[in-house]
Amino acid sequence: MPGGRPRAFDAEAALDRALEVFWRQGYEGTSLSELTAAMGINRPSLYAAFGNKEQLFRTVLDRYFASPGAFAVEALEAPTAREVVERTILGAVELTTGPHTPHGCLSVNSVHACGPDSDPVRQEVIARRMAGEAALRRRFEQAADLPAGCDPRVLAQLVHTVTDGIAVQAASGRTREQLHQVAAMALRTLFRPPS
Amino acid sequence: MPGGRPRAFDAEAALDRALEVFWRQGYEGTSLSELTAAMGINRPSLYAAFGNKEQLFRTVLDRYFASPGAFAVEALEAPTAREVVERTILGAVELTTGPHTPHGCLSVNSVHACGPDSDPVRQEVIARRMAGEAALRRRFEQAADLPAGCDPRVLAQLVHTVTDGIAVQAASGRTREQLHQVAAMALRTLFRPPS
DNA sequence: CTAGTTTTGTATCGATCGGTAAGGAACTGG
DNA sequence: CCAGTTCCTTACCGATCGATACAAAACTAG
Repeated sequence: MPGGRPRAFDAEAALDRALEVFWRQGYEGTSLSELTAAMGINRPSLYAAFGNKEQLFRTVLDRYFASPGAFAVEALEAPTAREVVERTILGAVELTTGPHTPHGCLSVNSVHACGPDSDPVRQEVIARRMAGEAALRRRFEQAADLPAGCDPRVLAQLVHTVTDGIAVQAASGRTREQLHQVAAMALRTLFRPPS
Repeated sequence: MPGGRPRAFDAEAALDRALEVFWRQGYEGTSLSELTAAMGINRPSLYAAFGNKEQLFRTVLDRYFASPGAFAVEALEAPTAREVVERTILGAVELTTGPHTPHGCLSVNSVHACGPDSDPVRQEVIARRMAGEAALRRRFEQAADLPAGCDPRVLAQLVHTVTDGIAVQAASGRTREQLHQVAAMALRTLFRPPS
C-alpha cells in the first residue's frame, strides 16, 4: 500500500557530514544552514529525517561514540590496568589529532556548552562522560596490578582528567607527535617500573 | 572646555559582571542582552565604554588573568619545580571550583570557540595559553630538581594538559574535593619520593 | 544663561537564528 | 490511468543576533 517518493540522499553519509561539522564547531556554533549545506540536503528534509537540531545532535553523538570513540570501551578489555590506561590515553591522542577529522573531542567540546538553551545537550553529554568514567572505575576495581594504596575511583578520575586535557590540547592546535610525548610521560609516571 | 555628562555606572564593577557571564556561558554563548542586563547598563553605553563585544571580551580576559588567574604566574616563583607544579595544579583546582565563581576556566572554555565568526577570539586565547605554557617551560629549564631524563618542555605540556583536564572536569560538575584527590594523585605520581 | 561635550534612553537597523506551511515531484499499489 | 504516500523545493514565520541613529539629559567652561 505505501511507497512514496524515495529519499534522494544517503542518511548515513549525511550523518557523517553532520558529525564532521558538529565536531569542528560544536553544538551551538553550528547553524542549520551550515548543517544542510554540509549534508547536501535542504532544511525540511533534515527535519523530516532527523527531527530537530537537538535530536540530530544526539544521533550524531551516538555515531561518534560508536565509531571514532569506540576505543574507550575496547580499551577496557585489555588484560591489565596498566594496558587499559595506556590504550585509553593513546586512543585519546589518536582520536583528537586525526589527520582526517577535526582536532579535539566532540564530547569534551560539548561540555563547554554556551548559552542556556543548549543545557539539555550539555547534560546529556555530561551523563555519557560520567558513564564512561564509571566503566573505567569498575574495570580498575577488578584489576590486580594497581599500585599499592591506589583508589580505583580516583585513578579513573585522573585518567579521565588526562584524556580531557589531551582533548583540549588537541583543540588548541597541539600536534599528534607532541601529545604522544605527553602521553608517554604520563604513562611513565603513572605506572612506574617497580623500584 | 570638556565636561560632559558623567557616566552613571562603575566601569570596573561592570567588567566584573561581564567576566562572570562570559566565564559561565562562554564568548559566543553570551548575548549582548545578557551582558547589558548583568552589567546594569544599556547597549549604547556598553559600546561607548568598551568598544564592541569582542573588545569587551579581550578586556575581560585581561581582568581574568590579572586577578583570578594570577596564581599561574605566582606559582612560577616557588623555589623548586616540585612546588611550582603543586601550586599550579592546586591553583587550577581552586580557580575552577570556586564557590562564588562559575565552575571551569574562562580560558579553557573559550578554546572550544564555536562558530567561525569567533575565530579571532579563539586564536587570542590560544596565544595566551601558549605564552603561559612557555613561561612554565622556561621555569622548568632553570630548575634543579627535575627527575632524571625529564624534558622540561614535555613536563610543561603535561602539567598544562592536567590543568586543562581539571578545568573540563570542573565544568562537568566535579566537586572541589574530588579534584583535590585527583590533583594529589597526579602530584604523587609526577614527583614520587626518591626510591 | 549659552555653547560645547559626553552619556543616557528609546527605538530600530539588516542579518541570521531555529523551525514550518504549502504545493509540486516521484514513487507504489491498484 | 488513478489514488495514496512520501519527499523535495520555495518561500516564509517570529524571535533574536550584534550594532547604531537620534535626541533628550546632565555635566563644565565661559
